Amino acid sequence: MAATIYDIARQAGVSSSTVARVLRGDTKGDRKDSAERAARIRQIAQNLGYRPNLRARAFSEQRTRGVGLLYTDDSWVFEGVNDKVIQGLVQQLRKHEYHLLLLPIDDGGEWEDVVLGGHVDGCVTFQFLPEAVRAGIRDTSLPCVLLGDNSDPELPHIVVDDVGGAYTATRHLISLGHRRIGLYFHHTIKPHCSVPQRREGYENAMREEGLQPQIWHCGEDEMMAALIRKSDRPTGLICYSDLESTLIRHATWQYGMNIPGDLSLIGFNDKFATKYMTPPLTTVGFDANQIGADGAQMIIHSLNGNNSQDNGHRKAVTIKTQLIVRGSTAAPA
Amino acid sequence: MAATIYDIARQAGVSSSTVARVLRGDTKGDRKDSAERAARIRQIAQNLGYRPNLRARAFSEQRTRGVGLLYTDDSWVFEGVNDKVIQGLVQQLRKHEYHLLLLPIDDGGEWEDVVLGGHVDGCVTFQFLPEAVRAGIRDTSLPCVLLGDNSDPELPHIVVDDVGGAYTATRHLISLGHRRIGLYFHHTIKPHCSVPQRREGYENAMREEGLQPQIWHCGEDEMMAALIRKSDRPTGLICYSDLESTLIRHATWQYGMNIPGDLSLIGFNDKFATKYMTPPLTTVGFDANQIGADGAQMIIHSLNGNNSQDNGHRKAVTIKTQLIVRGSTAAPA
DNA sequence: GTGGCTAATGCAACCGGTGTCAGAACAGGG
DNA sequence: CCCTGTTCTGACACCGGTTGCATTAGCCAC
Repeated sequence: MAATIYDIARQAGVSSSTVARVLRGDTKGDRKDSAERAARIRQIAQNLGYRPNLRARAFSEQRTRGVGLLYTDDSWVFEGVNDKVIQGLVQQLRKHEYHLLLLPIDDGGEWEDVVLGGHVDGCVTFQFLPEAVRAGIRDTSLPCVLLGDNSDPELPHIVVDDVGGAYTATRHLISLGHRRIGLYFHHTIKPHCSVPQRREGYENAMREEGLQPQIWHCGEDEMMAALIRKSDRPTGLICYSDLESTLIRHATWQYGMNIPGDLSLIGFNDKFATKYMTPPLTTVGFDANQIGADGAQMIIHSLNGNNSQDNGHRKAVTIKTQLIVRGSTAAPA
Repeated sequence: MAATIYDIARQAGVSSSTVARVLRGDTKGDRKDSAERAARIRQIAQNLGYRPNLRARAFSEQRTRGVGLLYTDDSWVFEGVNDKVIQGLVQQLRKHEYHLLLLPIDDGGEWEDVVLGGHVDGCVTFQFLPEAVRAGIRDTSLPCVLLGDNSDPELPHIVVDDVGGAYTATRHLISLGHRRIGLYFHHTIKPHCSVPQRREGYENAMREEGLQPQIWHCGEDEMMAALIRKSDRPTGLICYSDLESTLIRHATWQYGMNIPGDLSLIGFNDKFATKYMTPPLTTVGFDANQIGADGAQMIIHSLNGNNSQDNGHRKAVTIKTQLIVRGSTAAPA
């Protein structure tokens, strides 16, 4: 149905390779008649509404210009700031004429068929990558970039400066005069990437001041139980993410606790809605879009042949964080 | 590098077509020697780590098993529930061994190369589809399903029951005793899909009671100016989406207004965070996952050859809404 | 006009599957 | 044992681009 280079070749009275070369722009076009011919070929192509068959091209070039995004259900791909990461990824990939495939890796091993079957030229993984998947990818030496996951130092990766972010957040509470500062992870958070790092930054800041770290990894009810104890309750709470902040702010509202009067609250991620919370949430932000954009750059770099020993190209990028002070933190009562 | 059916055929001493048939499971396997042969072929395939080359298969079968998701930046309007729609799509597509490609259609016409070049077998569009894109798709008669967009009755589509949702929300406020009820669209909302429908539902409910519709399409500052006027200010406000609710709730907090004491607020979409707002938001919810799942079903139906006259298969689906009453609505003071 | 150099062209192979079709292998009945 | 009908196999064309290589055509100088 659709026109092919052979249709054009027939109409133009030239060979298919000439058509192919003209249409790809491989022609130098120095000579007059050659330039005329090229113009005629292009004209015919346009008349026929020619459009290169990408399946044929992919087969011939042995690449699809597709990049797979591998993610598990754990890594809420579009929740919070993740949509920005993906937008950065997609936009940057596009500039280089690559596109993104969504490949969940939860249940069966079907992702393997797609990734290892050559339907993508490389892949980007999101947050948490099961060992089996990583092994499969390493076997094929398929270019792969890890986003928000530095669990494999061999592979290029992009992480947020979790240590620094948590450290700065903790120092902020300390400088406001807080002494009992907790760190809270919701019980649904798996102890993979970012968790030890944020914990480390928090503990560093606490230890510097000789303060006792208090870490919770539990449901919001249990956390609230600790927050309403009279004597030794934390007056400041660093949350693993804005999700915890949202839950805790809601629970404190139910208990009639005042933020920041009774508790200073800090989140992590600076997702869109946090600045409209009541009160607006103090949180640790970073440029999520940049994670995607840098990830795209990296994978494209690998795809362009530099997949083996890299010539000084950065293998790891750390996105810096910034404490965004809003209304949920204040000096303790 | 990777093993092909020819490698297997050579090792097994059979022809490539036999290998192909065995590996696809086309063999009946009645005869003994044939079954033995098949077993040996499968064994060799496994030893060689054979995996069908999907690029070759796509070329040969003239399809990729890929579905493109076409969206504009504007269509990030199911804001907060987009992730569910996409998850529903991806999960359902997967069950039929299809995968999803993210194809933004904002800037250049590059999406055409991918979609019309045959890199996807069909497409799903998100919320708002520029006319040029729709025309391009119709020309190629590529299967296409519209999500949250009924602007083209010729194409199968899935929409939310916006009319019913807005109607129910308005009736809820009326039944609480409100008489001055506004409808608010943020000025960044383009007047495309869902806007007239939600307006219609709202106006229907108001007219039934002989109440005067008051519609705002402006920034939050202007909206607030109307809400703090003493005499004729609305006591209830229906928001186009949870985004507006979030902005207005934040602004009322800054003005020291009480929700629901001074103003009853209703959102639309039931995005995750709304139930944790202070107070929890009354909103119109729907099963966003179902939108994606139904969309996937539809596009797969089209892809399976039933693209022309459909044999009684539904061309349009309306997802029903449900009013979720929480703490942001109450009787007027 | 011719030789030589270079740029453009055409031929054909290649990528790795799928699918058709002719013919071979086989079982059963006469 | 042969014939028939059915099953299974192998040869081969096909999908539509890309690309290496041999060949041809164009241009200039002598």
